[in-house]
Amino acid sequence: MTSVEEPVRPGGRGRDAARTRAEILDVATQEFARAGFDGARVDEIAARTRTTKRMIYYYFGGKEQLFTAVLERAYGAIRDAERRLDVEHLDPVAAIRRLAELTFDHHERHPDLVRLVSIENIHGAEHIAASRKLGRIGAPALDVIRRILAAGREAGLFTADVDAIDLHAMISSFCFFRVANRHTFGTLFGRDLLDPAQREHYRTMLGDMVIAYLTAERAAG
Amino acid sequence: MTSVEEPVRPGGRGRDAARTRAEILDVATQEFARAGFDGARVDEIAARTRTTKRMIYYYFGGKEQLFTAVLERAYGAIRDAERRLDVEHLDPVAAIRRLAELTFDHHERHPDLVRLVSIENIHGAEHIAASRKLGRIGAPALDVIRRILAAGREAGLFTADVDAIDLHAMISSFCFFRVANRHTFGTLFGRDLLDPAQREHYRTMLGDMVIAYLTAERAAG
DNA sequence: GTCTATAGATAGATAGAC
DNA sequence: GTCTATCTATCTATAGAC
Repeated sequence: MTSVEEPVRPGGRGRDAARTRAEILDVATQEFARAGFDGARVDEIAARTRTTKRMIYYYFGGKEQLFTAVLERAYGAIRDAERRLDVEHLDPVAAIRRLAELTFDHHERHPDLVRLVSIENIHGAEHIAASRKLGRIGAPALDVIRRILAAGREAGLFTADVDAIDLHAMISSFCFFRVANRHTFGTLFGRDLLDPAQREHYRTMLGDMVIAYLTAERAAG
Repeated sequence: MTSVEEPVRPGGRGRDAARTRAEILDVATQEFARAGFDGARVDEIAARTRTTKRMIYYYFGGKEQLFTAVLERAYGAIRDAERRLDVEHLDPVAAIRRLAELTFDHHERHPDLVRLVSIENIHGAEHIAASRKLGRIGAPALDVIRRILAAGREAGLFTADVDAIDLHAMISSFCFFRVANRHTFGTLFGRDLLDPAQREHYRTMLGDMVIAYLTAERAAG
């Protein structure tokens, strides 16, 4: 049934490169997100897989390359989500709100990605810069935003002077901060930004904020 | 002129506890902000001061306590800035915009604080939680925001359903993200959020966003 | 308060057999 | 591809003289 050279055994054990690689990436994602790049321990990652530390070096080359691979996979997930976004049938206002909600939901569901990105920024984005895969893909969301903004301006709905990248930054800011700064904000101000009871409140706040900004009346320049 | 026990020699050298402490804090702030908590080296911090590693342990007890002291001082600076804010003479709209600009400016001028806060969040805000000094001071800005929001609602200018803490989160999100995620955002999207030529653009964008949100017409609930 | 020297633990990375 | 054992470097922290 399966080739002898690269046996595919989804549920089995033993030699299966893809499976071993994926397992290492799963555990490494958790460990890097938990403790940061320098705080993470290769020994600890190996101990939590069915394989050994030697295999991490065999497959990835080293700790830096492992972190890069972790980042590549985490960024890939949000890009996939953006690609699945279907807003062509909505009016511009509803489409922007839908996009904001998608971004909001993805950040909430993937706190590991948020932590990894924080860690990568502490290190000057050097791993992203070194990754061919991450270098020139961009974000599918940007194309979507561009089309919505153009439609909204043509319809006379949007007045704001922003392009797609700036609007993406605005939306991401709120979504990112809520997850990334949860601990300091909660400790200092006594408010848990991730309290499930407040989820709809913040989700609505984000949409209201973005729409209000885009549609506000402005003094003629 | 000065007591023999605790000599105060602002420009001199030698035994001066306050001065040595301050110098260690200066260098430690840079080193922690540069490399993260686990990436920072006590040896490196000591090497860049006029004192020795032994004195860091003598004054602060250890690496963790040193980081806590660094955080305490960095947070103290932004609180001082908030305390100096004088907006009582402004109308609510102008006052909120002024507050947003102050927050914007402080984040831009103190990227070290932003990095330290990112690092502290990776570590679950455990140092803030362990600090008595940071535990129960809160942010002076919150009182200011509360008063402005009340005045704005009374004047019929503000319609949004937010309290001071949520508005503070909204303003901080944008200011924090711009600095904290500068590297990943710049690398992925080719746009430097801290480009001096775009500074006024983003400063205006933040104010417009917050004011639009607060003053937007809303459907009656 | 300040220095030198070093303890004690542990990290990332690799050798080499199978 | 997988394992055990280990190298080499380095880190936080402290001992002890002055």
